[in-house]
Amino acid sequence: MASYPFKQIESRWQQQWKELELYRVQEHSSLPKFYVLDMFPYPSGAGLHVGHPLGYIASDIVSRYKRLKGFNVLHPMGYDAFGLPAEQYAIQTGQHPSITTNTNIKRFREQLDRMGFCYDWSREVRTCDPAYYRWTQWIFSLLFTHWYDPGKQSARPIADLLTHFQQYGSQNLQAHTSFQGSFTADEWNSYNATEREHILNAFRLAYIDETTVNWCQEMGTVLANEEVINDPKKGPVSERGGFPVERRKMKQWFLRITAYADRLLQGLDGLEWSESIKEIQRNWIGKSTGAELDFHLVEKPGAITVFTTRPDTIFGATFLVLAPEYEQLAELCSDAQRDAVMAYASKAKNRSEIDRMADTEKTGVFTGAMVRHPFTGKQLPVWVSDYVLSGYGTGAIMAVPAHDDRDFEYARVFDLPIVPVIHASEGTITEPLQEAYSAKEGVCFNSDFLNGLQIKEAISKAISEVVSRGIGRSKTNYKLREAGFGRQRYWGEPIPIVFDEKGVPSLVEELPVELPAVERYTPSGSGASPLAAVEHWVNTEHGTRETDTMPGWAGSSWYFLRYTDPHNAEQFASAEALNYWGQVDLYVGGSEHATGHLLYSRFWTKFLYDLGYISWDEPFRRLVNQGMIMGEDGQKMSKRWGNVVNPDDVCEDYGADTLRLYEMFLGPLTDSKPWNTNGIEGVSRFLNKFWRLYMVEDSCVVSNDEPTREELKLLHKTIQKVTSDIESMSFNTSVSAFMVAVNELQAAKCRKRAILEPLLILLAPFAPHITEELWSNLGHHNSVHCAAWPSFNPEYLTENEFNYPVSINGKTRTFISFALDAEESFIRETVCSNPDVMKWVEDKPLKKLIIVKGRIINMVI
RNA sequence: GCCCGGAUGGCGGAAUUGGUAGACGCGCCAGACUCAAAAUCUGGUGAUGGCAACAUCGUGCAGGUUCGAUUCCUGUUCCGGGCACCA
Repeated sequence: MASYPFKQIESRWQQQWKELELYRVQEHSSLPKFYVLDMFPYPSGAGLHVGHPLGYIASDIVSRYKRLKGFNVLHPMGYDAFGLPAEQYAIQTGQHPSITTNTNIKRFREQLDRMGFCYDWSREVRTCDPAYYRWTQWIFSLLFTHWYDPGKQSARPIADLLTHFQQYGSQNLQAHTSFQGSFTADEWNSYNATEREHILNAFRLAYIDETTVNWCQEMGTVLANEEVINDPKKGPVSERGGFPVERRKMKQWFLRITAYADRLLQGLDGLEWSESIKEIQRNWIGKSTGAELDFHLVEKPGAITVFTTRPDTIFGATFLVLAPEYEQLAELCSDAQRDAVMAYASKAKNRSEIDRMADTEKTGVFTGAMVRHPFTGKQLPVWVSDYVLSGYGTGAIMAVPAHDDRDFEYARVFDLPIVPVIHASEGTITEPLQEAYSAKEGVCFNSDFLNGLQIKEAISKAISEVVSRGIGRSKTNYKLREAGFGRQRYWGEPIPIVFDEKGVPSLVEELPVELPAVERYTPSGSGASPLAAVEHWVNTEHGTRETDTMPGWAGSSWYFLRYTDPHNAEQFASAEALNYWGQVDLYVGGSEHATGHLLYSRFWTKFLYDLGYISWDEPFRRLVNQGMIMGEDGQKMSKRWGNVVNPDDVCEDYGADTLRLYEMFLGPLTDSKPWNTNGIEGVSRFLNKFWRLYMVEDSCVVSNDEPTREELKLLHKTIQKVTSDIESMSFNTSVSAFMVAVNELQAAKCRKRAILEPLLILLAPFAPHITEELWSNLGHHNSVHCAAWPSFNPEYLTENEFNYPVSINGKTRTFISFALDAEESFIRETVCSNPDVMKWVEDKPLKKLIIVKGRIINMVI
C-alpha cells in the first residue's frame, strides 16, 4: 500500500496559506492575546539540523492550539543577524558580511517554510537592519542619559542629577555609582566639561571604564569572561577558534547592570521558568549579605576595609589578606617588604583570572603592615595573596582560618595562628583542627559578647555592635559584574557616540548611525575596530566617532518588543501595540542563554519599564528550555562527527507532518535525547493509518452515522488528554494518545464524521498539512486552523462499573467488577467469598480490608 | 568542592493526590495476504522456572514510613548540567 501523498499535500497547502496570509495577525481584536516566541536563530552557513526545529515545533503547536482556543496569537520569527562567523568569512574572502547573512537567511527561511510553521512573516526582524538597529542605538542613548536611583528603585534622567549637583553638590544623593569622592555645589559649578563628564561617567548606565580585559590578538577583539576557556596546555584561549587570550588594560563601554542586581534577583520568584535556570541566574547574580569592617593600621594612618559574610567569626580573625591589585598596596607595605610584595603582586597581576583560579596552591607574601583588631585591639599581620579577588567586596578580607577552608589552607602554608570561635551545637572542638569548621550551624565561644549565641543571632549581634561602635556597616555584595558593551569588530551596531577634542563623549542625535563600507574587515591589531580606518566616517563636524560596535547580545535584548510593531519608523514600537501584546506568554529556547541573553533582556526590560515605555518589567512570563537532539551515535550533532540529520531530507522522505510528530514523540521536550532513524517509521505508519481512516483510494469515506457510546468515550478521552498535554507541553504523550485513538478506531472500523472531524482538529496543531487536506476532503471551505477546539464533555467518561484489582497483602491476585456505587458490605462479602481470593486467604484471619473507590481493593491477612 | 536535575525492558519512553509498573513507538519472534518481495493486517514479546494453569523476582543500590512506594523520608553510587578561591 502506498503512502498518503504528503509531498503534494504539503507544498500545496503551504502555498495556499501563504497566499491567504492565514497567519497574519493584527492588534485590533476583541480576542484575548497570546504571545508565543522562539529564540530567534543566528543564520549560520550550516543551515538547520533536526535539533533546531524541536523548540520551533513545540511553540508552533502551542500557537495553533491557542488560536483554535480563540486567542489572537502573536507568533513571529526573525534573525539575530550580527555575529562573528559572517565577519570571519568577510575577513577571509572580502565579501561583505551582509551578503553572507542574506544568503544564509534565505536558506533558513526555506528550511523553516518547509516544516509548515505558522509564523507571521510580515513581522520578521533582523538585528543587522538599520531600520531595526537604529532603535537598539536609541536604547543605548537612553542608557547613556540615565542613572540609577536605588531609593526610588528606578532609572532617572541625567538631567535630574545635574540639577542636584548644581544645588547640593554630591551631598544627600542616593545613587548607584562608582564615584567615590565628594564635592560641593560651588565646586561642581566651577568644574569644566571634562571634569563634569568624568563624574557623570561614574553614574551613567552606559559608561566608559578602563579595565583589564581579555584581549584576543588573533581575533583582534576583547572577549567576555564566558567567551574565554582555559586550555590545560595553552592556558586561556578563546571559546571560538581556540586562540590565545591575554590580559590588557583598555577603555571599554559598559552597561551598569549591577544597578539592577537586586531587582533581577527578586523578579525571578514570580516567573514560570525552570528551577534550574532560575538557580543559574541566582548564582550568577550571587547576592551575599554581611558587613564591612575597618581595621586600622598600626604604624600609619588609615584603615583597611574588609567585607565578610561571617562577622560572627570576628574574634577568630588572625590576619588580613589583600588582593595583589589592592590599590594602596604600595603605600601600605613596610620598606623591608616592599620589593618582595611588589614582585609578587606584578607576577600575580599578569596571570589571568582563569589561570589564577585553575591553580589553587596558596601563595603570598607578608606586607610588613600590621592592623589592630577592632574589638580586641590585638595586632594582626597583613598579607597579600592572589586567592583574594580584587573585583569582589573591597579586595581585602579578614582571614578566619578556623572557619574558612581557604584561610585554613593559607594559615597552614604560612604557619599563621588558627583560633576556633565556633563549635557544633552538639559537642566541642578538639584542637588542633584538622580542617576548617565551615558549617553554618553552631555556637560561638572565645568571642566576648557573642559567646553562647547561635551563628545567625551572632551575625546580627556582631553587625549591630560594629555599627554602634562606628567600626563598620552592614553591606550587601553581588558577584554580578558590569556588562562589557564594546567589541572591536565591524559587523555589529555602531555605538552612537562622538568625542570632542577633549575626549568628552556625546550622543549622535541622528539615528541610525549606519555601518560604513570598509576596505578591509581585518582588525587593526592595535585594539581598534576596522571602522577606525574609515577616516571620512570617523571624523565628523561634531567630533570623532566611537569605532567600537555593540556585542552580539545588544540586538537580542529587546527584539521581542519590536515584533509587536516591526515597521514603525517613529518609535521602537507604538504604545498601543506594546500594550496590546504585552509580555511574552511563552518563550521557547535553549538553556545555554541562562546568564547571557535571558539576563540582559530582563535588564533592558526593567530599564524600559522604569522609563515608562512598557508597563511590565519582566519580558518572559513562562520559559521552556527544549533539550538537545543528539546524533544517532549519542554525540552532539555536528559536521565534525558526520552525524548531522537535515530536516529537508526527512521532509523529502516522510513529509513535514511526520517530522513534526516524530520530534515530539521522541521524548519530553525538555530532555536531551538521541535521534533514531528507525523510530520515525512508527510515526509515519501512524499518519498513514490516520489517513486511511478517512480515505479509501482517492475518496473520502466518512459517514454521518451516529457514534456509539464507546466511540464518544474514546474521542473525549483523547480531547481531555491532548488538551492537558499541550497545556503542560507534554507532546510526547499526546502523540501516543493519538496512536491509541487511531488503533482503536481502526479496530472498530469507525468512519463516523462525529468522531473523525473533532479528531482532525485535535491533530491539526501537530500535523497541519494532512489535517488541512482531510478537512477539505470532508467538504469544508475554511481552514482547519480556523476551526474551534473541541470541548471536552466529562459525561462520556463516567463509568458505572470498575474492574477492581484485588490484592492480598499488596499483591494483585485477581480482578472483580463492581458498580461504582456498590455498598462496602456488598463488596466485602463478594470479595471474601470469591474462589480466587479464598485460595490465597486459606484459613488466615482477615486483618483489614481497604477499598479505594474506583481504584483498588486490598486485603490484609 | 558547592548547587540543580536524573537513573524504569534489547532501545526511546509512559504511569493522576502513594493504588493493576512497562501505555505508545522501535526492534525482535510467529502467522495472514503474495509466484515472490515490499507494503498492510493479526498475535506474542520485563527476567527466571514450568508443557501449561501459574509462581517467584523486578523501577541504580541499602534502609525506613505505609494495608500498599517508580512516587514520600534517610543514606549511598553513577550519569548529565551549572558554578567554581565570590570571603
